[in-house]
Amino acid sequence: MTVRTRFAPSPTGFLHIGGARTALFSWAYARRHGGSFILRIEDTDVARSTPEAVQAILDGMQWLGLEHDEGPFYQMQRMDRYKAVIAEMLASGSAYYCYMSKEELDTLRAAQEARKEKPRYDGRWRPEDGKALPPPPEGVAPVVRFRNPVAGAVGWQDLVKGRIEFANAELDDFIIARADGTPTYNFCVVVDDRDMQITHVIRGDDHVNNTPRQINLLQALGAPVPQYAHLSMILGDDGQKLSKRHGAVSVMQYDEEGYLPEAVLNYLARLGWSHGDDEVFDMERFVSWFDLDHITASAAQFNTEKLNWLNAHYIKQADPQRLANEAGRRLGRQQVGFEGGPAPSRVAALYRDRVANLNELADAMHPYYSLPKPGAELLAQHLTETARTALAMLRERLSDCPWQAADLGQAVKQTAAAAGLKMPQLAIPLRVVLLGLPQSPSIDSVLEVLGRERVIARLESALGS
RNA sequence: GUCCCUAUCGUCUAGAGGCCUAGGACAAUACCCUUUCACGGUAUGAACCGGGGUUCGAAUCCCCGUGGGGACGCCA
Repeated sequence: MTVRTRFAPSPTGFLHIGGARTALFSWAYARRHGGSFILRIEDTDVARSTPEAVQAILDGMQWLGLEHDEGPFYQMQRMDRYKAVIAEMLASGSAYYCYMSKEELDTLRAAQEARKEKPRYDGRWRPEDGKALPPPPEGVAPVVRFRNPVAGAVGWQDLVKGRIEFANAELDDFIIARADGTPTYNFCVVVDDRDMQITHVIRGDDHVNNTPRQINLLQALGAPVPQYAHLSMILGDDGQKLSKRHGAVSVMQYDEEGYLPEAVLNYLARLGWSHGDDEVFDMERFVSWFDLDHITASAAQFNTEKLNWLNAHYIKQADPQRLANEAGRRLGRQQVGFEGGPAPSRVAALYRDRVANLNELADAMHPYYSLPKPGAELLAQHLTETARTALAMLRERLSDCPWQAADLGQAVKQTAAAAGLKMPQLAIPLRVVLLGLPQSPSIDSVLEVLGRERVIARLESALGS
């Protein structure tokens, strides 16, 4: 049997980090076993689903590189199929019409809660042998409920959490079709998982309570029951649960904040899953290692600092040209272009092991492509008379110096010595003049990359000569 | 309230009864490297929620408690 997994988000918002990890694990499991990964959009909540959210989810998946093999399937386009199954169930007696109004239900639930009972439907419209049902009220559109077994228990061997079992007495007859005829979540999932021949349902922890209902439904339909793996949730950096109001951000936000997708992927893979002591690995290796046995059963707290570390690691390894392109994309938003400046990939190479994200890289590259404007305080502190004298000497020396880091380093050192200064006493003013900053990579490589013309122009402009 | 899940350093985790005086990573601290700032290197501190069992032996198995989380929708 070939493995078939699915990621089934509802398009009511962006793809957040928890959803991304669920997608990653489903994707990896399918890849690991040479199976198929299916994308299904669960948009039956017409009031809250939006096309923008669908696009946001697609964008997020694409940015991460989680490609699906089938789909995206949209549940709203499968209405006829759901309605046909509901009709079958009504005919076979595994589902029935319920004429209870929302108000009556609310009253029932309130009374149950007042008695400290678990709120649930009381089965008043459920047909039983020898039970007299009231006549259907006039003008009330009924919902359709699933006739859940009353006795025994329903359970499964969860691939993450082990054996889980629920007493059927805990489950009530849930609604499978609303009064307007549209099917509900638990029902659509079951029909789709069956029709799409899903073998492994990998989803969030919050669905554990839906699973027994779905299994009962599957069995009523005579369908095979897939394997289930429930992933525990991801908590925010502060240990609080993630929600729209608190801490949950779109994966695309990570792009904006300068993270590389491979860093986010690697971080997510390690959050709740492990392979011994391995921390840094690419997706190819992840897929070859991935299994459900090493997923943690308890919730995990998101740690931005570790993500930052991984991001810095991947930036150090990244191709300078790619980094330059990413920085260029960002600088472009600030109306800064690479035209007329030093080779972007050389500048990126100078900074790639000094920055933790792409925004920092863009900031670092900025002064290479537009004249820096050091603040008055910085100038006053570093451009002292002695410094200016030494810089003037250096300017002379640089006009005929071979333009190679080693020679340039020598030139700076010798100038400092000739002026009676320590190396930093010349190098730092030089940095301020060239880049507008007191720190930079080694001064010889900065000179080399910036180029003779620009260096001399910036020196002369600073010295007012 | 009821049901379900869960519990190792601050954080992510290794650990499938003896390999554990509990390992790795991030973070922290110290030192080294160094023309600055970073990077990098080395070292240090830091944990098995509590109580009962089972066993020659328990971080690992069982029970109870406690903490945390989820669910109880004509949302998904």
